[in-house]
Amino acid sequence: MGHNGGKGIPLVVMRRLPVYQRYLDELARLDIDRISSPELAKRIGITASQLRQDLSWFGSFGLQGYGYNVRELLKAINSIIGLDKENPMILLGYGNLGRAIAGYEGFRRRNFQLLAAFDTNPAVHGPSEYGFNVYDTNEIPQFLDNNPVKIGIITTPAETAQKMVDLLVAHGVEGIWNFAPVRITAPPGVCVEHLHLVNSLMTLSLRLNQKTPVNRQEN
Amino acid sequence: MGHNGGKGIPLVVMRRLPVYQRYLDELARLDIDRISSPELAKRIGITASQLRQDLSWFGSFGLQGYGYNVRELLKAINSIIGLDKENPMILLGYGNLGRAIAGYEGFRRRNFQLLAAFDTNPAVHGPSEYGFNVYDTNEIPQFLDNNPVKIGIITTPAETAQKMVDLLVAHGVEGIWNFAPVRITAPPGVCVEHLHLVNSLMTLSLRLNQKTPVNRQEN
DNA sequence: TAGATTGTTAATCGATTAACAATC
DNA sequence: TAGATTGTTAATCGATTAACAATC
Repeated sequence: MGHNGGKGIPLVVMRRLPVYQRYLDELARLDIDRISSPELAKRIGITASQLRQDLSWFGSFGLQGYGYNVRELLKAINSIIGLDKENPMILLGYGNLGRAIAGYEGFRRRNFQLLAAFDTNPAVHGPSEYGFNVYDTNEIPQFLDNNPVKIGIITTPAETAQKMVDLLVAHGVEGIWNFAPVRITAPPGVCVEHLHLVNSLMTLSLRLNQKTPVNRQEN
Repeated sequence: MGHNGGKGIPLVVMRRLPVYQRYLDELARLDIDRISSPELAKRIGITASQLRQDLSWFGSFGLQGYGYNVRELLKAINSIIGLDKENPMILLGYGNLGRAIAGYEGFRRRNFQLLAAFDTNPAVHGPSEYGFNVYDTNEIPQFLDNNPVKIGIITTPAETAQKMVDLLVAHGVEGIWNFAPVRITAPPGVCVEHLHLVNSLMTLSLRLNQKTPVNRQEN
């Protein structure tokens, strides 16, 4: 069974993989061919042990006495994360946050593709500046039935978030990226990733207040 | 010394406090007076032990045989986080993400106050729709010297992020909330809280890809 | 008082680090 | 081959959970 008793890959490990992806992507763009675990770990700010331990959850990607081929390891990690295939998404709520996400370069480059956005406000309906259309919320079911959406992004007000989740799940979406600062529930089999801006800001404030300073290297 | 050997409050604990704040705030607004640790923990999705253990890092807030007074505990946590005093902030980079942050209700309500935004683009200069002014980037030093800014929010492109951080730090800002997907460095004594959207989205994708589903209760 | 629930100490569990045999 | 560095096993460290005496 390996590692732990079949309990699956720890969430802490899964949260570090994207960090590795970003650094390797950077190295690849700098045309660096080769890197050892101590070198890469040092750049990231973790130990080499941790890096190798983390990778070992997914397989063997290095060569003794050599290290890792940057492009090969990046390719492997991309495949683990799922960046090697298209990840079609829709955006629920097309306010400022929705627009910020829509315009963010780093998603497109990693194969996350925004197919459409939905909003109740007719003023924002129609073609967006980012190449997709903004529809009325009541068109969500039909859209989902006709398009292979993997991820739904909730940038609606808190009040509507749960309703949106239910709708997405009812039409087969298994990944929810939730920005609404509210507890949402989803049936087993559906992944919900919360990103609450206010939690992050409060943590910063708390750290400031406790004077526990220095930029802790989390990612 | 208590707890651990003076190494300070663990970051995992500090990241849970904002979650407690949000739930208590909700209870307070529902006019619920009293709650026990098992009840509150259940709502949040953690164990009562963890909740009590976490709180004990900061003091004693309950009453044996009774539980916690919601308003008192909220007040205590607010004070620990620093929400009991004004937290003036400025925004560096006034694009979509900057606007999303500026318009977010949950900050203002928690005593985070946006004093101004700065951007290199003259088209966005002038009064914003949210009651603060948007200035040119070259006015940052003067502004910082004349205003008690605690937190600088980096929503600039990755290329300019480090320059902005250096500027903020040079003028006494000790809290940095960084949205630019780039490693930034700051001297000891400065807190940097990273929030990289793309990390979060990649984690969701990885979880989907590994079919490690169910909405893990992180907050 | 009896029942309930805290704050804290002790036990368990999991994650990180260290060490090293395997091997390129 | 000798030197380097992996993948993995074992040791340490820290965080979570359980248990319970203190006490409202």
